[in-house]
Amino acid sequence: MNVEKRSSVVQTQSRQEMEMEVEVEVEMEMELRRGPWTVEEDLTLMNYITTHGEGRWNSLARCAGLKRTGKSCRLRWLNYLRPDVRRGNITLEEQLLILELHSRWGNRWSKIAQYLPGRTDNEIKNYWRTRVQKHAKQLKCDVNSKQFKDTMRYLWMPRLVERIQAAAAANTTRFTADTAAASSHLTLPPQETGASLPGNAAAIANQAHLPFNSNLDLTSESSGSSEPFATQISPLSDLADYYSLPVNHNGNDDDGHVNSNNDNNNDSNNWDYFQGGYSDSITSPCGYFNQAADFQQNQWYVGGDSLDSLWNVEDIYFLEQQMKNNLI
DNA sequence: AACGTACACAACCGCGATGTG
DNA sequence: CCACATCGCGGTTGTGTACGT
Repeated sequence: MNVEKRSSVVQTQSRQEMEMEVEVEVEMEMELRRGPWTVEEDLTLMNYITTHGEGRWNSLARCAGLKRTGKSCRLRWLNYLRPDVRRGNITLEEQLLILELHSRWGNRWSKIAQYLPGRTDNEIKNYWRTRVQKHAKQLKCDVNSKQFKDTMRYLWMPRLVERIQAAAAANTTRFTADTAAASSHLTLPPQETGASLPGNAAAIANQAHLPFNSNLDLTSESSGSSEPFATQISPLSDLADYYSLPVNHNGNDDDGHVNSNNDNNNDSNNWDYFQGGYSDSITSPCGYFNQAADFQQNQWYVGGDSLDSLWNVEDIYFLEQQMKNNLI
């Protein structure tokens, strides 16, 4: 660490100490409230923001008469009170997107959240920790291990895609009790699932309100626009388009680093399981997927609509194969 | 009914980055 | 350029609730 940096660190530390002291003083003076927000506090915050707008959270908290820190107000607004916050179960489509984006970017929750309209980084983070990490624990492997990531890539995600497509296909004919159980997007307007669309995926994306776009460059860290939906959503896009972005097939992203554009230069093996007939074309490192395809055909609609229903004994077998191949 | 446990989600904390006067 | 205030992110903890024993 050079002198400049060290000096900066020292300055930062002392500044943070001062901030903490100030916060403690303020807390003692104002008897700041902590913990769950009351309805009255929510109303006060909403009314104030409606009138005065958001930002300058510390002064906002004071001016609104809330005995909360600015930080707390900001968090409450962004994660709960904001009118465009979507609540409720994470849909299959959203699960798929989370898995995909997390495989690319790691724990960059706010970045991932940008691609799930209405979902907050906190919600996605909670989803990952409670659902995905739970399965990693059950499979007795590290959530960051190549084995676990391969299981996601070659088993869970293809299953999600299949279930989404199946549900969308069923959606174009009629609603059934089974479909309703397996699909979480049936509350969406039926006109958006019109059979005139060239494929199911566009409908899937529309139903999920996802930024479904063949031109969407998820790989770019410097696209020149901070707006994730700057590009137009094409109604003619299909799932193959959306997922044809170069995805490292060789596990080289397992270091958790954010990809640069250059990272994709060697990706001759794109994720072909999203290319329409993915279940035929996919080849997992150990050739397992093809063997398991028939089994999956019979299994992956069964159960609920969460990740919970997507893994079973074959995942453990898959992990074992992975471990053999990698001589672990 | 009482208790313990697991789970989901809300909220907080620490820290680096950024904005501003 | 500096000091300070504020923002925003990711990690962690707290809390309410459903479920099992």
